[in-house]
Amino acid sequence: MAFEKIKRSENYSEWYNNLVKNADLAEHSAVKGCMVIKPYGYAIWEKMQQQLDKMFKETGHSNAYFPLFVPKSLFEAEEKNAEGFAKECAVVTHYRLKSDPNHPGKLIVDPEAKLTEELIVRPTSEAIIWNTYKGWIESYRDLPILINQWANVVRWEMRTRLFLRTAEFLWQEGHTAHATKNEAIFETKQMLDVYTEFAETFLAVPVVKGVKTPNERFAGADDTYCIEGLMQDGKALQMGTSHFLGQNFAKAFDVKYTNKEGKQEYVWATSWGVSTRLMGALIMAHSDDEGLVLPPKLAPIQLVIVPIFRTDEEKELVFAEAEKIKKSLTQINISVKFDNRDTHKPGFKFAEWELKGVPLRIGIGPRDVANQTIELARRDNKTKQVINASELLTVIPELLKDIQNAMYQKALDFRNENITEVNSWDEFVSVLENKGGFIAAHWDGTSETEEKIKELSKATIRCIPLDNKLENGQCVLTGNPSSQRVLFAKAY
RNA sequence: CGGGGUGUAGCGUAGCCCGGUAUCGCGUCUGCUUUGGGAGCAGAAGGUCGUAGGUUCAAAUCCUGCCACCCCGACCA
Repeated sequence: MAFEKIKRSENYSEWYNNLVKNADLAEHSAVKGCMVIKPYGYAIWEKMQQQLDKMFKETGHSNAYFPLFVPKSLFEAEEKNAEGFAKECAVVTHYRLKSDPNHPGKLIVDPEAKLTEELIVRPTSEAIIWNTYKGWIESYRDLPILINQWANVVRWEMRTRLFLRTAEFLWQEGHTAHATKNEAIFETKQMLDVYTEFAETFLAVPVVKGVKTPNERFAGADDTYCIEGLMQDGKALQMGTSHFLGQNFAKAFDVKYTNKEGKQEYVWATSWGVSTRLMGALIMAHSDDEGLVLPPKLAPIQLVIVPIFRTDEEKELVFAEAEKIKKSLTQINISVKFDNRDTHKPGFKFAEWELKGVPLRIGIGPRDVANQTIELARRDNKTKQVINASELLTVIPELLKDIQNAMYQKALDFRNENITEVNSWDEFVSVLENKGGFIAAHWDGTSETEEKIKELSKATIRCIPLDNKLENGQCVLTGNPSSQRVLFAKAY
């Protein structure tokens, strides 16, 4: 394993790229901007999926699946949405290839096989889904519709980065239809809470819940709620969004229902999504110069056992003990890997599992077997302790909880230390350049000022926090009156 | 897409300016010795030099197009 160590402090983005590759999470593919998610990386994504899926179902949602392609006429139906995505759409124009008469063995697009209507590869599925919902909704009795789909989408980004922004990515998108505005708003906020709980409890990444400014709103939404996380380099990452779509899609696709009074009304909508970008959040929020650091709740392997031995007799002894440990821990639902490879030495294995972020490691050798002890090493803070073998089943689950909590606490402390209140433009620029992180500043509420600030500083308004306290002040740029602070940051 | 850089064995690289088919390290394979923090010695295998053209007796090296990646911008629902 040739792991070229790059420090976060030296080159954060190179560190990130190397980590993703060396920890076996993903690699670039032969397709521009698209990645191959490798088994270890996909295993983490599967853990995320399983948990989110459970939470969606607990809040009454069902999974379904809609087509990858959207006919152009449907795609353009909701004008703002279409406009917002138009610049980054992959378009299917033909349905057949044929042999190239001029270059044997090569293929060309068959000009005879032009589609009468182009198909858009979905960048998001509102259009195809609302076109479908039209056929499903007639009466208030048909509502609400609470559907989620796990899918891939394509957004032709100019500049891509593994997990953070790829041309094709995996995500889930919830699309719900409601009889009333209040119910839809409740749904929007409920799903934001689900995302928040997931981010904080499972990813161990604290997030700010907030609402986007009109500039940053999802194209076609009346309101976009989001959770914003802070990465170790001081840049913010949008980790999930939940949109209140109002009646925009219902009107665009003419989706009406008959209410109890017999009157026709447009349906209210929401949509919400998180993507494989969360993998990027997970990596950037916790990992260190030794590699990945995974929170126990999402680690595909929670504990690895590395045997240490010299002779065949020792090997036999140690392996027997290791198998015993594995079995007893597996029985209490801990995911254990016994690294019984005889092709690598312990030191190599220690380093490799650290690189892969396994939260806990047991090192066991003849000495431990003789003393009935076990050496336990934590990945998050690199501490080691020796415990009595009999304590195993009580100590390990506690330690896993500790690690999960410690990781969250560490990220939370970092995040809190990096929310800085500023009251002048000079301060704003200085904090942004020297410290980074979130900047809590007054803003006069206009798009013009928001854009001007972005232009001058590269910082955007990440969100208006939902729990914001009202406070009179003056806009950090224009000096105009403001009633609350908003969070600015440079973002991924 | 604009500016800058890079592309040579699985990975990291030397060679490029000044043309003559390639250096070193890691890894891989074989054997022996090793094993409580990335093992040692000996031997071996592995290359259309990103790709397509061009110049030349001869191209990793010079020229052009294309592709990919990195850094800085633009873009980012």
